[in-house]
Amino acid sequence: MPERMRDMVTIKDIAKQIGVSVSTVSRALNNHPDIKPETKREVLEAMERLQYTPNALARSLINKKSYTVGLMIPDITDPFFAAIADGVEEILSDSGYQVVYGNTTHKQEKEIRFLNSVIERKMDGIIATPDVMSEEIVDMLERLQIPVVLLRRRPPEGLKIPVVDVDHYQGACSAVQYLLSLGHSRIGFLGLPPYSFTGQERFRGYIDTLAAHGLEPLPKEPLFAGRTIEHGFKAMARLYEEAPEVTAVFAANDMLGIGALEWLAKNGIRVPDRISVVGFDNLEVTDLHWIKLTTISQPRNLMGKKAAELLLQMMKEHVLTHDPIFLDTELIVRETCAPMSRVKA
Amino acid sequence: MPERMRDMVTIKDIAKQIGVSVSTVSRALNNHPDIKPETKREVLEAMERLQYTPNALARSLINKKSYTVGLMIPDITDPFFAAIADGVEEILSDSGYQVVYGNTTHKQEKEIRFLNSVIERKMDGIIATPDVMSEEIVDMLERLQIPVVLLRRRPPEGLKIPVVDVDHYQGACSAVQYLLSLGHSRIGFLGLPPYSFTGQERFRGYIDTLAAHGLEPLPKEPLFAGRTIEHGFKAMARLYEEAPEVTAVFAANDMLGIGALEWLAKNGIRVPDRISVVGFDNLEVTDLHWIKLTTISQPRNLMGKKAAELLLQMMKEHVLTHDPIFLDTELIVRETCAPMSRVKA
DNA sequence: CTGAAAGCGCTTACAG
DNA sequence: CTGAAAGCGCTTACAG
Repeated sequence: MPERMRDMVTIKDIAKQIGVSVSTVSRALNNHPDIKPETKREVLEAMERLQYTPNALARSLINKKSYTVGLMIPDITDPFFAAIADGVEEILSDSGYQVVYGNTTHKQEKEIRFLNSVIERKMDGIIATPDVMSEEIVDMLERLQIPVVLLRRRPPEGLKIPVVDVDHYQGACSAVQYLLSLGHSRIGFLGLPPYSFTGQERFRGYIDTLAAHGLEPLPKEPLFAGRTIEHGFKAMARLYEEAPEVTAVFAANDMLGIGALEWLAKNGIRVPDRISVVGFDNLEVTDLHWIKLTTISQPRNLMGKKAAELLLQMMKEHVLTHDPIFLDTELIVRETCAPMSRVKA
Repeated sequence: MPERMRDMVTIKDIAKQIGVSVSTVSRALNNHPDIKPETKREVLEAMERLQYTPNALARSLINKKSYTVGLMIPDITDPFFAAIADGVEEILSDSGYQVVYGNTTHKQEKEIRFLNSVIERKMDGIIATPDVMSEEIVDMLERLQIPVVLLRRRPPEGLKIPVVDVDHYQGACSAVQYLLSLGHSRIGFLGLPPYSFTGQERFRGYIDTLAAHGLEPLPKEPLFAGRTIEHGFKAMARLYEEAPEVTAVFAANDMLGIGALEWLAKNGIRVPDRISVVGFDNLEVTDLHWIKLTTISQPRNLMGKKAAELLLQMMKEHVLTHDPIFLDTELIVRETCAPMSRVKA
């Protein structure tokens, strides 16, 4: 009898081939102990011969486990999330999971669509960075009834969704602390947009550390500039205009820091001879010869890994909650800061 | 009767709720015409009430269509592939597909695992950039029996897998052409590793364009340096040593170009006053204030989109082959090139 | 150790 | 227009 061309070979085909039942074939496939070693060998050989590949859809349907995990991120093009995705994928794929990613481009509509997909496809868990923790999103996350780990976001009051993130507050404190240790006291701030949670945390770190030393912020009215180089450029201009006495600036992210560096370079203000600059994020570019920005590094890839490990653990233990994990930041000293003693006014 | 807690609600549950058969429920779900409008309304309402979500696994099992597509890339952390992934995702998700991504970190073992997963999960198609087109990978790609589109790779002789890529040769030609039009004739080359296909193409573009104008390459023995800034740095040193008469260099990628810029800056050789530099790729960093590298831009996001559109079309038409698509590059003029007339030796 | 049967959640002829 | 039945490819008690 001629084999049907190119049709998927199933458990049934291989059963027929060697004259056993599908139950037996299934047992061989699943390493079930109740099977004679020789039978098993025969089955496995037949599978090899017919190039059998199990149908994961059918298996998942019965086992109620899809070995599939969702990764919802706002922008895969952001090196930050790319590194996280990389870490997530590394851990998860080693445990046999497939990661399905939802690139939401900061649109809630896409987030909702993705979460629906997570439900429909019976994914086993999800790692998510919603663009904003809106009520609708939080609702859906709850209704999922599968392990969720939040990345760089906080669950709303009362909801115990575990989160993996860096301690932005501490990171900012250590940046400012470093400037202080260099003898600076007139330290300016270039901030992220006011609605940004990480921006708020980093600002808190700045303001609290200054306050602890009896110092005032510069300018008085904090500059919540944005997140791009251009924002940094313009904000630096304003900062210098409003507070020319400034000798150091803490930029809430590297892009702002680079923008500041650009403005300073264009205006002939030397770094670090006249003004020191510290960034936050440790983007690749900060190590460029022309930039060499001193900054705060976040273990991005590790964050992804930790999130994946946490999810794995939750899936294994069938729990929906867990303690948050906060990772340490690290000060990366490069060439944009000088001690106050060397500053020429 | 108390509802079972938290158990998945199925088509059966909703059928019971309003006293119809599952067939009817299914018909409502699938917008089948053979159903009384009122019945349909009732069913839909019940679905809403019970928060029903269809089980995609069950549907796929029957329909033999999973609305799932694989995206196999060597490194999601490479901005290049991130941009491609973004484009792919945008198009595919708009058509209701979920993209499952396989980040292979340049390891064939991971590629094989991913391709197996593609088979097991009955994905409908795949967009792939194998790290190397080895026989084993090509074999698997063929056996898939689903539409495949290759990204930045060429199918082996005789195999008609469609590819989407940029015309590297043309791009290189236009870069060198530009330098020629500026009056340069002693044009150096900083190359990718010799085994790199794109590297070979870009080299061909360089050498052919020179030859067409009766010019010789510099140095005589081409420098196949690598792909990093450091490689570019060292290669530029060698190039200058071996051919100090050089007035322009074409770097086969931006990283090499930046490395060259770095070496030139450190050695007080002014760009573009003394030496002009052209890169290839148009990475974000090339637009940085300190760099402003003139380069060849590849439409990365568009490549992803085109690949996705092509795959969509192939899936729709149930074909396994198609003509390749080559996208145009674009010369991005910034500040690292000057006309020969302004060069001070 | 093995097989027949029921079932996972859904779809689709087929009869009515 | 509607329902009963068979079936997608697999797993898992249950009986032998």
